[in-house]
Amino acid sequence: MRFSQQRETIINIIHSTKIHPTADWIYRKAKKYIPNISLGTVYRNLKQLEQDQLISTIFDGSVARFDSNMERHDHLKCKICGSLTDLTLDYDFKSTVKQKFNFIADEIEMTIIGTCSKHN
Amino acid sequence: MRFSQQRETIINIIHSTKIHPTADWIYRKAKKYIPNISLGTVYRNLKQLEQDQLISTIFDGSVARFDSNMERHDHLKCKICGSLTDLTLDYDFKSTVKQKFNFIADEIEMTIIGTCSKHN
DNA sequence: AAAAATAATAGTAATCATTACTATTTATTT
DNA sequence: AAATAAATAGTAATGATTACTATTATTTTT
Repeated sequence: MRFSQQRETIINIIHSTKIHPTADWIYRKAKKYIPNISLGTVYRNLKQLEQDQLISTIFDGSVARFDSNMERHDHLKCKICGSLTDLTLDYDFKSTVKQKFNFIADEIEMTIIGTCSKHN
Repeated sequence: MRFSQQRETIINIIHSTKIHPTADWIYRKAKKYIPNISLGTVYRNLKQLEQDQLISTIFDGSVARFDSNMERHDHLKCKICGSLTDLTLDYDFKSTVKQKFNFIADEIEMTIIGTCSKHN
């Protein structure tokens, strides 16, 4: 993977926020630095960064959001404001599903949906 | 909600399978009974059934799948064959997130990703 | 049982997120 | 400095889903 100003900018943008931005949000931010950057470039780089395990993709309903936090963690999703917040819960279901279903678990995605502290 | 043969057929199809079908899969099945049924009709009814809490929607990556199992449950997703299997794990994180984050949890979505028993 | 009211449909067009394509540009190697 | 090939911009294409509208079917009223 060769250096490019576009990719560098995209990486910086993702690392600068905790909001788990969409491709379009990243694109609009990136345009402030590189006005003629293309949305395709954003998507292509996001896919590449995910393949190289530098970011991960969260599917929030039908749109993809991108996360620079590569530690194992879960999410709180607020129904009111749509915010997605990181948290880390303690559990281990990998051994359970191996025993009960002979299923070899690689990762566990957990999203807790409800109302965040801002609205109560 | 008034009766319609189309909706009745869609409900029967969803209840007849455990594969968590997509809208398109339901549409192709439904055409065997109602050859000129429209894909829009399938989507409109699926949305309506979800609103009435008769089915639920699972977002599998970027495509929606539909589930007639309305009991609280989790999913095992196989990376090899793409299968999505129901299971029910025992946990309670609602009280934890209320205490730690003042977050009022309504539901928890958990998908365990890995390799199912067919491939090992 | 016929007429009136309106929910639901088929068929098609539009939308939105994402991916594919291609000629050109840019980073790296020779 | 020239050669090589990865990356880009801009645009077209795709696939899932939603919106629109004239017509059809179900339910209610008479």
